[in-house]
Amino acid sequence: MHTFKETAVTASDKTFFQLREDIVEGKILAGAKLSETELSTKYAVSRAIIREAINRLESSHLVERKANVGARVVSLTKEGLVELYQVRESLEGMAARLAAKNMTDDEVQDLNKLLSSHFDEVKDGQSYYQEEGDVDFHYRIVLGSKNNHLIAMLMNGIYHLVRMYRVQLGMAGPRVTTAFDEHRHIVQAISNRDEELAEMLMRRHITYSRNNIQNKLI
Amino acid sequence: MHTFKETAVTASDKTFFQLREDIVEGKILAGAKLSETELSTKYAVSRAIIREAINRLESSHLVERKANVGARVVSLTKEGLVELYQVRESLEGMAARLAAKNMTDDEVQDLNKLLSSHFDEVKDGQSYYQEEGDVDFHYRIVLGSKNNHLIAMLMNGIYHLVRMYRVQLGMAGPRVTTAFDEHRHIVQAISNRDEELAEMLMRRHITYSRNNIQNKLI
DNA sequence: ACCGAACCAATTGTCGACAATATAGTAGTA
DNA sequence: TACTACTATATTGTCGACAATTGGTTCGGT
Repeated sequence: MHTFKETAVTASDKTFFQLREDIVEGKILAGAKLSETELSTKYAVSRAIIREAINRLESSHLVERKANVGARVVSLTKEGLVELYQVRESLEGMAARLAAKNMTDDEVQDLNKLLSSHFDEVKDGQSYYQEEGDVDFHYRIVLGSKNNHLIAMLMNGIYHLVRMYRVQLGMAGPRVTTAFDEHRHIVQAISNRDEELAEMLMRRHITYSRNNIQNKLI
Repeated sequence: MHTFKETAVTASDKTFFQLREDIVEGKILAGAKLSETELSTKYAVSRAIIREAINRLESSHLVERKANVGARVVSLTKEGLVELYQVRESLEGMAARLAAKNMTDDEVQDLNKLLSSHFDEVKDGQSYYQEEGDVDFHYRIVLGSKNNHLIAMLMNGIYHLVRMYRVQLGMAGPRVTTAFDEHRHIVQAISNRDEELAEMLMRRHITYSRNNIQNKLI
């Protein structure tokens, strides 16, 4: 389960989540215009609700808005991907460092369990690991940092955009086993409470991961 | 001049900027409740405008909102400060690295000029340097990274919160000259296009800066 | 044919009113 | 007195209508 606690109560929240999913999953195309009136009939809510959702999406860097003109879904470019992964490298590197420092022993143990369950799946050739498992792994470490700013930035913003790139470019292929090894080393560093190494390995891991996607865009 | 391009056209924008300033500068206290009706009379705009402004402030981590209850200005805590500076260290470190890589020669030259103008001020004992000058320096480097995600995160979000801490805790005292030396070394690394060193020095610089403020909160 | 100005339709920005929800206060009972 | 259920009030959530702005289109002039 990679969905987060996001307690959606209000209609505005629900519309926001729905709209975000539709954008990330490509049901609304990258670069498309977001007409407020159109969306308000489509999702059966008032324009105010749509407006609020679009504002939130803008804060998440999933749409761009110009005053008195309107909003468009961001378009996926090679430069955008590079910039996104540079930020990710920076933030997740810090997350790994902090996780090595702040995770409880129990959490570290759970992380090791997660890793070995992934090992079993990789061994059996389950492709399930690829998306769901990778996401779980990264989430676990980010949450382990115990830094709420970091958590919010990655969970509410960056990761959705990352997923948008992954989904719409067709996600990575044969990187599973090598990524698994990288995960293993990161967990090792965290288990040893080696902050510097954890950060360095995570940064490398994300750089590799970027190279893997980047080729699809050239 | 440390104000950014922020072309405010719409009334919603203006209200947002005004409200943000009032919060950062402490005219609205940390932890205070933000009543929509009250603010709408105070700023002479409709509740919808206030609502939009509050939403944006929430995205900037200046305000926390609970559904059906309301919004409060964030409160300034020691933990919050530490978390904020951890993120800043991570992002600005990356910014320095990218600036060393992506700044044009002209931009590097301008940065050196800025530094020597600061030197003159420090020599003359102008306390002006402290806030305005420091901000200029950091902005210059962040913009030099040419990474729009990075720029947006720092300029629209983190820096305002940083300033809020600085203003409301009374800003640093005798750190001017030592901070100047740190700036000098960072500029040197950028001039040499030494990405790794630039990142490392910037991270240290921010850590020192945090220690300086942190003592005020204990 | 080309350029500019004045209109026009469509979209966004703003507003006030109504509905739904939470909090505080009151009354009632054990 | 302490606790619960209920009610009243104030605040937020949602909506539809009106105002303002944009971009395109048409028309006229050179």
